[in-house]
Amino acid sequence: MLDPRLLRNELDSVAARLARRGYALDVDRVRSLESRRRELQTRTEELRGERNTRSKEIGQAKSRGEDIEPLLAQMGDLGERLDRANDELAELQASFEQLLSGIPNLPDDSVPDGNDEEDNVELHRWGTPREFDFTVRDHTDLGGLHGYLDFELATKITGSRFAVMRGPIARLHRALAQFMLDHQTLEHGYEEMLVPAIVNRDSLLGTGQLPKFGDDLFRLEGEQAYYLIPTSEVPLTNVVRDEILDADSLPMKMTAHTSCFRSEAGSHGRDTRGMIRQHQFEKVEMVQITHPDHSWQALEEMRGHAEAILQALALPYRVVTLCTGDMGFAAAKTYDIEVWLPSQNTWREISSVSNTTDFQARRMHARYREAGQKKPALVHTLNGSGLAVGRCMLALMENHQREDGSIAVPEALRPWLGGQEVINLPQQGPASR
RNA sequence: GGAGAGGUGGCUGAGUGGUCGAAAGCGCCGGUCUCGAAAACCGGAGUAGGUUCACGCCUACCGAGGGUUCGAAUCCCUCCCUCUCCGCCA
Repeated sequence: MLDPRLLRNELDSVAARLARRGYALDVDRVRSLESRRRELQTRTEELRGERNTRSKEIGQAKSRGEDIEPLLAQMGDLGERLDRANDELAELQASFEQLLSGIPNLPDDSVPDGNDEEDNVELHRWGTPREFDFTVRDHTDLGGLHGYLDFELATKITGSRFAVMRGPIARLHRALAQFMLDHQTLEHGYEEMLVPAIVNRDSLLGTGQLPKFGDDLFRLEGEQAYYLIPTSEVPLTNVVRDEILDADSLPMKMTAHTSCFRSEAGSHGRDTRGMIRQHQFEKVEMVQITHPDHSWQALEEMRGHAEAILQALALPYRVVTLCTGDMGFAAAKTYDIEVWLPSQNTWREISSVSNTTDFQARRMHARYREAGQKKPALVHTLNGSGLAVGRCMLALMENHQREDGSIAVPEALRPWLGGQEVINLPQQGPASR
């Protein structure tokens, strides 16, 4: 949510900045809603004040044993007028609230202009894509050929866009998740968290998935408005919802490994092969709650924390700065980290790191107080994948595959695999069923 | 799932439908005393919105949302959450 004061005092400049990301703000509507609200609110509060004063007088008269009938008669239709003004104001506020909650964050000045991913700007590359002297197999062939990565089985059990992993592949996946968690906690100072994978509506409103993007979510049936998390950014960031933190406790750095669930509405036919795009996938997420003065520095650090994983796994990648048109709703600036996929001969997103400045914090009422200061102020919130486990695993399989179909384990990962240097996928696997 | 008890300021905890934004204690901040500290004493202190050049004034908030009333922390309804006992369960 944007600062309503900004909308009031710098409406045209806000509209111009939103236009950079392709959002057309209805300036006239904002202006008229705002002026009507101000007028109505003043009137309503005056009426309420009058009612309170008179009611108090009635109480005092009564305690003196006087007749209150004349005072009651004087109230006249005050109550009705107040009710009417109140209803009107509530309606107006609801409209304003709805408008406000649908406005995306302002892009930072450093974000390049653009419409879509074509216009993203490459920041740097790390590593060199490997030259293969044999025919490269993609991860479905490597793992799936013998049933260690089984999409048909998942389709039977559930439906499309799910995967079953078996044996060495399941273990590799687990090892990667643990490696990432240990790396982010031990090397980069994040606190490990284990959080609910089901959240309520308020949490999703706080991080900005609702009210606009409900179609991307799985909602549970039942009386409660419960949803499966699309990312653990939601539970992690909402840790500080409705809190006033001590300035000393900042930055808060949290990480969690969870499953993530996305309906992928609107992406029918995209990435149907393999496990690039699934309804359920695992992710290690990093979230930072920072002092507003430090969030931009934290964004750069957090990008480094994501990159460190790929470097340790010897996976070539590039970092791009998302252009205004490609950024998420809550982000002021986002870096995507894209790993090299030999089978597709291209870069694919494996991490996304964003500074949402005070956008989520305002929605969540997440604040901090400087020691000795009276006024609490909004914190800044950042989130980033550190990393998407499934995509990381398939990148590892493809980049480190060997001619015989086995997979070389990068040295940094070996401790999580009992020292194993190579993953062999036995020919007599589950495929023989 | 059944039965019961509760949700009040940073915490504990009072609160006959009528100056209750709310007693008291603890904690916190400032001051007096002290070389300094502790103790003691005095004082201050919630969050948000509106309005004012400003002192200030006004409004809302006692789990959430409705209702009754001239007036609701207090009465009624719905929901959420916590605790105790029973049942079930990893």
